[in-house]
Amino acid sequence: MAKSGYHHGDLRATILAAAADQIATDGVDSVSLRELARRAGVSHAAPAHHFGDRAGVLTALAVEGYELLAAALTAAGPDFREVAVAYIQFAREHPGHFDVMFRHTLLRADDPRLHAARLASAAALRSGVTAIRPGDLAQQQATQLAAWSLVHGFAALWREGALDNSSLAAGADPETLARRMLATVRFD
Amino acid sequence: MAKSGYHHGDLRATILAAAADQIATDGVDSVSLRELARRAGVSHAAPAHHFGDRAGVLTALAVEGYELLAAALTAAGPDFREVAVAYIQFAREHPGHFDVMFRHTLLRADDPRLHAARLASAAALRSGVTAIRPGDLAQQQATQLAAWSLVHGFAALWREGALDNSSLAAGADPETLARRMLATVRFD
DNA sequence: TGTACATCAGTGAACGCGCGTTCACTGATGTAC
DNA sequence: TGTACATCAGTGAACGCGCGTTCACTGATGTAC
Repeated sequence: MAKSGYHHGDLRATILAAAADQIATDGVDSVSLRELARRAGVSHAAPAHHFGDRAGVLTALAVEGYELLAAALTAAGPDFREVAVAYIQFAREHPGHFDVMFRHTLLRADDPRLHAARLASAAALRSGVTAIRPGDLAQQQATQLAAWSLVHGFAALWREGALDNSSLAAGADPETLARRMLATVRFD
Repeated sequence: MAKSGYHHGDLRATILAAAADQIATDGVDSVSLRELARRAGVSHAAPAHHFGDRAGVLTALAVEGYELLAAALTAAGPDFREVAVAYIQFAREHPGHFDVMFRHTLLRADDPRLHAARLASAAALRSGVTAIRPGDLAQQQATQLAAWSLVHGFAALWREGALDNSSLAAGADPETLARRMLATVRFD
């Protein structure tokens, strides 16, 4: 943590924050190791020390994202609607993380921490859905998939700006819009 | 169409096809004008003649995509479930187009043809939803948003590979999975 | 308390690469007469 | 039917840029004795 002139002290966290910030603003395509170094006020070769390459940074960010998501979903449960809103809120509060979490070609697919964090967030989402449909496994899984599609689709469309000039979103904030949308759907 | 030695004859269409193919396989980040020229067997400066720059190619591809989507949704209507399946089938049959259609930072936002094609596909989707919920406007719009989120979320998750190693998708093809998922949802 | 040394984080110069862009050009096509 | 000319599509050499990667280095920190 200490900030001496030479050693940064917390470069890893600083770079991840810079990456999240930049992705949220300019998109993931604008991210390069050199640009992140510039933002962190550090020599251009420094980031490679911590992350290896661009995929390393993005994978670390995705891991952080899945962990944050799992925590948010768990905290919101067990009511399905609240879990659904939490998913959408997550995308809103951590757009940089969200944008990268599902871009599998940009990530190190074999990273074990990524895999673990993904499972944890999937489990948290699942527990929110189990509440609305006890029953046989196939039905539960289909329902889970529908629920995930619903919240992910909304978050993705919002984040991609597809709702911006649409009459569907006329002037409402995302959470209100999400609740209104969720209210039209039933799973039984 | 004629293929003389010097003039390609149909370079515009060839480049769009190459772009769609490459995006489907290697992701949109791998696309450059030079790479597309290479694939089309043409000098590296040729694509700029037709498209100006990378955003021009991707925008043209997105326009084509929205037009194809609108046609597919219209052909499938008016039953909502069939429209929903058509949306998902579109993503499956035209993954390169689909990947680019919602990446607004990569496109020329002010392109009038893009805007028009987007509206046309939104209208086609809407007509599939109107069937399931006559009623006041606010309710209809919320339902439309839910329906769009549902199909888009499924298509995006599938396309992003999020379902690949998930127990939710165990061994089923996308259409079967989509129908099973859609069957768990009601809008009334 | 002091000294020696290993380890680690970050530096900065150098390199090669693929990219987009420019520009004078050349080859093919279509049209006017 | 033939010729002249304008227009358009594609060429290829050249350039400058930002990038990732390498590598010998330097400064700071922590530990052993």
